[in-house]
Amino acid sequence: MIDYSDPFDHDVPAPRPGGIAARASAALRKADADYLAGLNPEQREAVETLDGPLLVLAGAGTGKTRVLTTRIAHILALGKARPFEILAVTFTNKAAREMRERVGKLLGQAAEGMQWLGTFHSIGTRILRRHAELAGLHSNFTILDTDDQIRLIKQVLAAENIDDKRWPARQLAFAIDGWKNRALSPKEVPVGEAQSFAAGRGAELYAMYQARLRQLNAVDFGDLLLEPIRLFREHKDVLEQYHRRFRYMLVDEYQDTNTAQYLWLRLLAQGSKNLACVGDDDQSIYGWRGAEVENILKFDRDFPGAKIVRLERNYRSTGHILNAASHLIAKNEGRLGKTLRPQTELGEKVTVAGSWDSGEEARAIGDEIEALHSKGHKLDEIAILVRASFQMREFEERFITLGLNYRVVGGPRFYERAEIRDAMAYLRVIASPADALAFERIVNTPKRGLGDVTVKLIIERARADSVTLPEAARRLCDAGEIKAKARQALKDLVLSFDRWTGLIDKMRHTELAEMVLEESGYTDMWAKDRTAEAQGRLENLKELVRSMEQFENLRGFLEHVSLVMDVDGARGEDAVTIMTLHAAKGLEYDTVFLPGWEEGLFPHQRSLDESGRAGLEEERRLAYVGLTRARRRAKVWFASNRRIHGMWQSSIPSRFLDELPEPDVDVIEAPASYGGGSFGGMGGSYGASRFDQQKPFNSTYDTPGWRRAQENRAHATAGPGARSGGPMTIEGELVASSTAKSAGFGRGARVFHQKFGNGTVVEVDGNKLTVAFDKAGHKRVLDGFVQAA
DNA sequence: GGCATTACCGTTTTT
DNA sequence: CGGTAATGCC
Repeated sequence: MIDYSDPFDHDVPAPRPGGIAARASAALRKADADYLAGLNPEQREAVETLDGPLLVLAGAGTGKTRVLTTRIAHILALGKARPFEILAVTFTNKAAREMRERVGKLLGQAAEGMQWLGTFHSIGTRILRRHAELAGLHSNFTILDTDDQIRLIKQVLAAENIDDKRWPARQLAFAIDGWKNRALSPKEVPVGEAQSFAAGRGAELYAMYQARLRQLNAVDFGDLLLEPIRLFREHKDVLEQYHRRFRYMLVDEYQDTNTAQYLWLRLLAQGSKNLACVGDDDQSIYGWRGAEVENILKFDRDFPGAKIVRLERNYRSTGHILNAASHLIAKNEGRLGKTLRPQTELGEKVTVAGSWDSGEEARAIGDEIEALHSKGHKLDEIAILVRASFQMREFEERFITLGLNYRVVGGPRFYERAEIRDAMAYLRVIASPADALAFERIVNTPKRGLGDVTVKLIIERARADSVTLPEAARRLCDAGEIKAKARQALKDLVLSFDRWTGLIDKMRHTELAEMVLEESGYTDMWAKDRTAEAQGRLENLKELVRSMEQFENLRGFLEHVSLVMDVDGARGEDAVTIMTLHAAKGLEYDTVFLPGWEEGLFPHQRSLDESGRAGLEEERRLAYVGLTRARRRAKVWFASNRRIHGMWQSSIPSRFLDELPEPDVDVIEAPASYGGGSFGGMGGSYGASRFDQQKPFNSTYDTPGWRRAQENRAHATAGPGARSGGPMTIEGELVASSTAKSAGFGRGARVFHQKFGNGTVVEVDGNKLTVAFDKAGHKRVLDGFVQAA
């Protein structure tokens, strides 16, 4: 069992003389200067301002984590609080782990006493388990992940006879998530928003979903924050316990907090008022999943008397890179304003280079990396940061042909893989037979001849008798209400589960897991599978069992998995890292490649469409994050042709390129081999044109860039049609709209395409043409991209 | 109930 | 174009 009992419900004992806390404090007091000495004045101020609300605006690379960890050390060293009286929250497990590690380095064992260092969700879980009964739950409630959540919603929709074609469960899940992010209970959902799902039944369905969760003794991720908030509001005595408990509170990445997290913090901060938040409004890139930059912008209004400390000395990047990033981000309105000050030499300029298409972009970057590598640069110190994951593939393919080591960060997570989720479902049912969703998942995996019909019967029976699914299954078998062959299979399964459950305390959980996977026929299922990935899945299952070893028992492991959805991939060989810009936040590399800076991709069209100016600003912050990942070299690329959804589209350089400061940027002329010369003009005109109009724009919708993007999207204009000195890169021109007329090309028409040259139309499908190009073969293209030859 | 074919869709992602 | 989800057929 997990030990949920920290000294809480009773009064906390004073530090034992000679105990860990006391010893750590003494050691630190002695070493005083040691941990404060290395700090610059601002950092020191952030560490030493202990009482009252504090906002630390920490620009990229200014020593944010160091401030946080040193601050904790300082609190403990001064004896202001004991380790378990400090609340320290992060967003990700990775960040929490890192913080614990670094505090550990400063303090030794005292870091282990920090029971309240963790993610919002893990701390929320802890609180909720302790007071589960007040929320209508048992303390052993299960935490559903997104997958379970969707399946549950599907059931709710089915029960209400709502056509999940018209109203997909995913969409409702998304809406509920959004409401929970904003701490809205079903009753509080704004009428207009409830209206938007299933003819006004949104809020009603949300309420039903909540009711089902309670029936299942389950919560979703949102509840881990919402329920504690409700608890605090409705039970003053509970809130007061925590007020007494948390003498100091620290929050990392405050710019990423959503409304629920903000309310949660505000409730807790009413106690000691010693709330220190660290963040950077310029690195807020999660608005699309509910983060409210507003929270950081209004901090001093929410927490009166708040002190604000700015960390602006950047120790990471060289001058040109920082200047470029600062200049770019300065285009954003509504920011608190910081200027990153380089602490080293100017270094290399940021480079901007163009390529003919995405393939060439990958080739050119691959070549550059090889060149760096042969000059002795480590691949570990090189990263490619993309806006969208589909961009990764081209790089992977190229690197495979080059034989260049690479690693992709992100992608399908270990615990989200089907085989892992199946195995987990088995373990969940064993640990708690009441876990209905888990039972449903594996009742017929591997195939046992228990189809929809049987499962439906089980569910109905369970509901009628209010028993667990395994129990309902047993009753159905006994009553002989199902067909003979299904009955035998079901009986076997139920008996197996009984047996496994009985073994929980009798054997090691790792052995039990192996046994279950073996006896259930699950491993066999994959062993017999001859698809390419089956072998990997078996490997993953072994890995799962291995990862269980670090836990004392099954329950401890299950708790870990529901909250910690990542496994640290071993950092193996020297390799180039490929990842999204989002995933790169918080990381740094000597050399950073930033491909795909094209309108529509970056800034992403959807961001602009859905969130307008706010969306554009978030994209710009993403660009800022990208640039500031680089220590010594930032290399921006754009391609004039990119294949999206299987069709070639022309693109024009990102407006962000125009927002980089000329003195800090080198525009690389395309080598003659690239783009057959037609591209050289691009680089040239880019350099010549972009400073013509440097006025900051007021409304996004009213600028050349915006119109340009709109035009580009609407007509899929032939960007590269603007050859040397063409209108394409000149601000204020509507780009090549003349070629965009969707002319009715008929079958057999001779056409010319920028990338593929001349060809004959062989098929017409709306505005999509299939063209037999003389040289390039058959391709599908949008009619906007070709002209009559 | 299981498998094959077709329809659909296509940022970013943590917990 | 390529992956997944959902239908339809055996």
